Amino acid sequence: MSVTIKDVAKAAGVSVATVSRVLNNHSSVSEDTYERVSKVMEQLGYSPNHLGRDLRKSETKRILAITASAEQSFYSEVLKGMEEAAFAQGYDVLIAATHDDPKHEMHLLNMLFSHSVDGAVLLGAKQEASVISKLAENHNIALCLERIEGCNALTVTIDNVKAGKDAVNYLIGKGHRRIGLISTETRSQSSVDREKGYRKALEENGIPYDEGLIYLGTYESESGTTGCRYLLGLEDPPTAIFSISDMIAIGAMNYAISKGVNIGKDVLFFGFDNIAYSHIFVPHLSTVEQPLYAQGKLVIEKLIENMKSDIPDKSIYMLPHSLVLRESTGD
Amino acid sequence: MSVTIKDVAKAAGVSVATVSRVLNNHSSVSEDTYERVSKVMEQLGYSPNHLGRDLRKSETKRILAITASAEQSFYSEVLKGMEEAAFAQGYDVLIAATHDDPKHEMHLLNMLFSHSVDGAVLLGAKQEASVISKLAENHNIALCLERIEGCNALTVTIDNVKAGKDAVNYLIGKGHRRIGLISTETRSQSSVDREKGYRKALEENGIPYDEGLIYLGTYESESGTTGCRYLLGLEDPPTAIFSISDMIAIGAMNYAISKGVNIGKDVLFFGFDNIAYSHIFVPHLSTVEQPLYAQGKLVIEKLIENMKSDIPDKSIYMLPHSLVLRESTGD
DNA sequence: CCTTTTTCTGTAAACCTTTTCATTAAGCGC
DNA sequence: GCGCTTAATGAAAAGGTTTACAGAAAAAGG
Repeated sequence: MSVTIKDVAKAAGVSVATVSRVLNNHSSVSEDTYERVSKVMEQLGYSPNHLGRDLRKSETKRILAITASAEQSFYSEVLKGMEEAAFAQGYDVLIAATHDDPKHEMHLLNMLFSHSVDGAVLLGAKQEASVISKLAENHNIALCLERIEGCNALTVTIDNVKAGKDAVNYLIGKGHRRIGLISTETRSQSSVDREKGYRKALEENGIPYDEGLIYLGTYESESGTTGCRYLLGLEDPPTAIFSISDMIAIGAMNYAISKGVNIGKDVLFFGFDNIAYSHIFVPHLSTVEQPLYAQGKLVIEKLIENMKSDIPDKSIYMLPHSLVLRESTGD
Repeated sequence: MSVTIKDVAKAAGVSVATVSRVLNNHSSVSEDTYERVSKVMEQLGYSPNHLGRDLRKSETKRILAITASAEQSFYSEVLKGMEEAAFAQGYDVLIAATHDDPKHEMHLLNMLFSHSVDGAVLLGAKQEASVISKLAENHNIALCLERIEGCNALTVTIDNVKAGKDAVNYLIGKGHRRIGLISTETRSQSSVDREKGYRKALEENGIPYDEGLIYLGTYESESGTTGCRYLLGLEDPPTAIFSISDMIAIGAMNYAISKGVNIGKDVLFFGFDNIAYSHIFVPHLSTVEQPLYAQGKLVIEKLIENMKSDIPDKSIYMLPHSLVLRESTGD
């Protein structure tokens, strides 16, 4: 049996109310009793039971971050932004992984409904837009990194369409007109948006869209390898390849290297995300950098604002991205 | 205001006890009322408040995984093992990061003391052995991946001494006698143990220990690059290099490649961890693989056992590792 | 038809806090 | 020294659940 506030009260010869006041630094308690009660708490090794407190106050000061897969390295910077922003306001951030299972995602969301956390941030949600919209009506919920088309909920992300366009425009600016695209079968919103940016860039530059220059695979680097083999094996192969993620781009470059291609000269490569490895891997990869920390920070700040207000902000915030130019584009 | 068990009871014309029984699938409730109450819960959109339940039952069915840094990619497999083992027994695993701050680690451990979670697993604890030992007396706590010398608490890890020895023995077996070591300034137990294994292997093969062949840096890949530059710049440079992590080994290989070294022939490289990139990066890295998933699974199983028993198991479980041989050692 | 089980349901206490309200004692002004 | 404010404390309710216990009705047994 754990020691409770009652035990402390009895041992200190005061009421539980007074102990509670000491615990919460209420000004009304006399210095004398404050000392005495504090000492007793110390002696008994008392640690307040948060369940009692949380129930009484109907708040936990905890926010749940729900990540999609275990591909954590990518999230860590976002999570750091979230944690620091949350901690600054007295909140803790807990992380849980869905392992790409929508049912498990809903199971985790249940922590929100059951008052085990005060709010939840979905990093790459797997539910339908309508489902999230509905939940967002009664719960403090936010999306980060991945928006959901037509979803009415607080969202913090970047403009993936524009980012994709910028990357491809850069390749076009270097004089390339046959540009390959390696994306994913999985129709995640970010993939879709980046592809859209790819097409927009071509269109605006009067370059015909060629279905044959598109390869769809998985998020694994091996898929980049396969995609690159396919593209470079074409009759009229591309002279530049845009991949919707760095992992894929690195896999693609691996194939090119094995074929003796002069990367950055014969063929240009552009990635997306600016993961740590993109500047460890040689040749260094040109890529789109998105503000991960800033997104994490903002989503928490907005979410906490929502928790305090009764007219929730359901805006979509799009933070600015930037291009990082390295050897793979000959820079 | 949320709908409570009381509202359901009133709407269904039964007592709260009955509603609770429906909620918990008690056999004693008649089929008739079960149906009626269920329907009302559905209609009102009732979601039980876990805080009330947790308080009453004094258990949350949640386990906290405390990770050291944000270098998450490494943990993800362990966490997966933990989550699946936990879920199988009706527990959820929540993750929180200390960002290498011992104070914040203690702050997170407080979730355990305050009954917000039923148990905690530390993946690379930063506290003193005595502190953890003390806490383990009254709380359900476990260490995973990193043991702490002299700490009396449930631990699941691998035998890092033997693993280091095995790796270096393999290099020696290939006829090498000047073997460099790249490790970390940070005296983490795993680094210390792997170094110890390195020394043991030399010793058992009658190779003199040469202080000059040791480079201590950080966990970053750049540190491996620097270390390799130092080692290969020696008057009598090593012909094989053992790094205590893959990240470091990859950084080291990067330097070697830039110098035109024939990796796997002129100089052999051995890493540790078998991270995903170690077989993406070319040349593929030979490394020590530790059973990440299995460690996660086991630590949860043992921890849950401890939570149910009143004589806690404080053993140290060491799971078997294995060598993965690739191009970097000429295989 | 009466007794004894069995089945189902309700009452109320318990879990541990926080907080409102009331109360007592002390301090102050005159 | 009297009335009044202020400071410090306590008693008790509240928050949402689970569960031990008791009770009523129905079924079973004779």
